[in-house]
Amino acid sequence: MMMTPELIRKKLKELNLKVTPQRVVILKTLADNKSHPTAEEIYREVIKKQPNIAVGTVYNILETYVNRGIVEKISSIGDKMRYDVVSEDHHHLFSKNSDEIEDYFNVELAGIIGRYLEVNEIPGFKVEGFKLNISGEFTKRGKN
Amino acid sequence: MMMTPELIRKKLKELNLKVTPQRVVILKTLADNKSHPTAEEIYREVIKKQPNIAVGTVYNILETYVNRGIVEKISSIGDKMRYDVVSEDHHHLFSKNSDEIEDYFNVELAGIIGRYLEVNEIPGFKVEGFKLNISGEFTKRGKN
DNA sequence: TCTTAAATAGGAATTATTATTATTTAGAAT
DNA sequence: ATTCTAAATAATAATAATTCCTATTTAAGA
Repeated sequence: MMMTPELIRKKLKELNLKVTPQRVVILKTLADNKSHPTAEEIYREVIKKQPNIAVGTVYNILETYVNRGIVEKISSIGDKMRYDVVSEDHHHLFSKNSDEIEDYFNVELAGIIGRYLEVNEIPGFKVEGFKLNISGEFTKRGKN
Repeated sequence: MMMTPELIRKKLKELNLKVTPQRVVILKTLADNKSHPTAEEIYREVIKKQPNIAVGTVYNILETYVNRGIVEKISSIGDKMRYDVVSEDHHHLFSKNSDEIEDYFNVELAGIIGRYLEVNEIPGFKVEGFKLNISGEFTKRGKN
């Protein structure tokens, strides 16, 4: 689903967050950029459109978005935080050779796992969600 | 499988790594500590047994172990790196309320997912492995 | 148009991790 | 047991990612 500035403004209003140009551009940049970027990568992209934005502002806005459920931090081998817009339930494909990460949508597989975990309860643990991190090699370049 | 210092020394020799007291104690600490600790947590634990160890040494040894396949970094919401001894294939349970992470062994579920991914190839991607990150609440305290 | 709480810019501080260099040491060779 | 040396470590500085602080700006309600 295409995240237009209008939709972003609407969403921010729904959440009682002031609609600032910085907030709009950060969320749009993240929505348009499916590479699960770090804060620094988002900053470098955003600064092209907003030369005065401060890196602290980027971190602050991302943290606000995470707290409000618009954005999530994705779990990866953690030397830097990476971000993703919250969208339909999905998983991730991680390249073993690079930092590339792609979304992986598979409702069927998610259903299989979800049902399995419902039927086979984990002792001492109440399941509330899961993410499948699949690692391997990207064989076709998306850029070709 | 209990990781004794003897087994650790054996493993290091197999990999042509010098057997130093620091290396032994770090691997033992990690093997005895199933909490998927950060480097800082490992350092705080190890320094009780080796008061002169340097934090740089801990990072260095962990990196060596990761490179050699003895230890892996686990993927989590990445503000700090977390480590785990490589053992039988397993997944992780993440607490939504705390930093607690526990191992989750389930050969059956892993088999289901593995077979699904074999049968249903992901276009442009060659699967080599996967980890299931399950989040929720720990309802029974392991410490009780 | 005015007001003000919220947000941002700018930059300092903190923290996690890596790099550098001098010194120590594991272990092979004798 | 001793010697030698490449590998490893200690100590500390440097770097990078992230957070914090404060003065200023601004979104939006009145």
